[in-house]
Amino acid sequence: MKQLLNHIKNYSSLSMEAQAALQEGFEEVVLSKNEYLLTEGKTCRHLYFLQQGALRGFYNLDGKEITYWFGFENDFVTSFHSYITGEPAVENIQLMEGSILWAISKDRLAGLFNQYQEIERLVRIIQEKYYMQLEERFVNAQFKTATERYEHLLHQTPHILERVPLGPVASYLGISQETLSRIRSRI
Amino acid sequence: MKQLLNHIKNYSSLSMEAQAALQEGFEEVVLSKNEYLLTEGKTCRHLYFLQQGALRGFYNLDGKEITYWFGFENDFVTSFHSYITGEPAVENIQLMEGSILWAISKDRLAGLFNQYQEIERLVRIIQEKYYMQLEERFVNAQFKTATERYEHLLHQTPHILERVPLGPVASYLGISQETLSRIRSRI
DNA sequence: TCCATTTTTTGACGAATGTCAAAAATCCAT
DNA sequence: ATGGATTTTTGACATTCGTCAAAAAATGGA
Repeated sequence: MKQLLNHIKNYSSLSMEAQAALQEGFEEVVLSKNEYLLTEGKTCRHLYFLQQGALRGFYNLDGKEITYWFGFENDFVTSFHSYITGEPAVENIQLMEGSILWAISKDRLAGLFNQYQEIERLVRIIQEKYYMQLEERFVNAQFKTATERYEHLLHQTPHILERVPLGPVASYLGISQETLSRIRSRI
Repeated sequence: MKQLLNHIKNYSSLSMEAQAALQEGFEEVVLSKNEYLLTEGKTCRHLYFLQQGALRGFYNLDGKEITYWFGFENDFVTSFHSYITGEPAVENIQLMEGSILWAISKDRLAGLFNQYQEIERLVRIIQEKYYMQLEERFVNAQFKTATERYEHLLHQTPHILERVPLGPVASYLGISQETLSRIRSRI
């Protein structure tokens, strides 16, 4: 929990009262490898902070698991679409390592927004950061070659390659595992 | 301006005072076809609301113009990365039709956030909507075939095909103009 | 350590898409 | 309405990438 309070200082500073309220709002969740934080069809009503561990978001397409996102230490995690709209999630979130998370429900967070404008501001600013990250992934997906995307991963987020099997990494990059293997062998 | 106030009711409702403050904050901008709202290298310090007209965001890559976004009536427009970070934009925003926009500076909007939490909330909610839109585009870009992306465009945003030349549409879909032409001919 | 399981690599081939060039169609200002 | 400019389509070919199958390598539990 200290880690969460410390991490959000990267985005904006909170009063002691707001920090205390946040601390009240979050609850610890401990899960082991391969467990699910969310399965498709369920509505995601919580926002999570990943303190320790690793997980992936994936959905099923034509019988294959398509991994589109990884989460590691200090990432916020949710099924964004389901969380915002209240509709059932189309994707799964599965732990890749035993993990410690902190969870807050959407309702509870809305209550904190009403009590503390600074918390609503914090979340707005965090969202902006995640928007920019997604924007970069979109540009890479649409306008860069597979090799360029792999090299980008190699330089920007090498820890992914160290902690994740090649299959999920390949679909994260939007290519087949065989192609990723071949790209890797010739770089 | 009425149109802006009316449009934001889709996201959340504002008090009369907040509406009046917004009205104070925005200034009208009228531009004609082919003019630029933003050119690469300049920092984008404004958020725009497009009341009437059409525009595109594009950047230059290997001597080609890569269009990655279109804006039409009731869209909010900015160079998000530049607006948030204060860094120079890497992209251009060009009018595709004569247009009427409303502009507010980032500083002025920040002032409104401090005066009216409901305005900060409105912007947070609008951002959430845009995040979900980007998420969908990302999934399409990375995991769908060119033909699927074209069919999605055909069903979800057919107005793009009616108001935009094929070249920019092709790069919006992440394919060459020739491929788009061929997909079109066989559907 | 050894074996079974999982992960990664390699090979052969086909499908999808890009590139370059030119023809055809369309658009627009005079 | 007409001619020049722009946009779209078509053709030929090269390249990238996916798929299926099998081999090789790495991993993890007994």
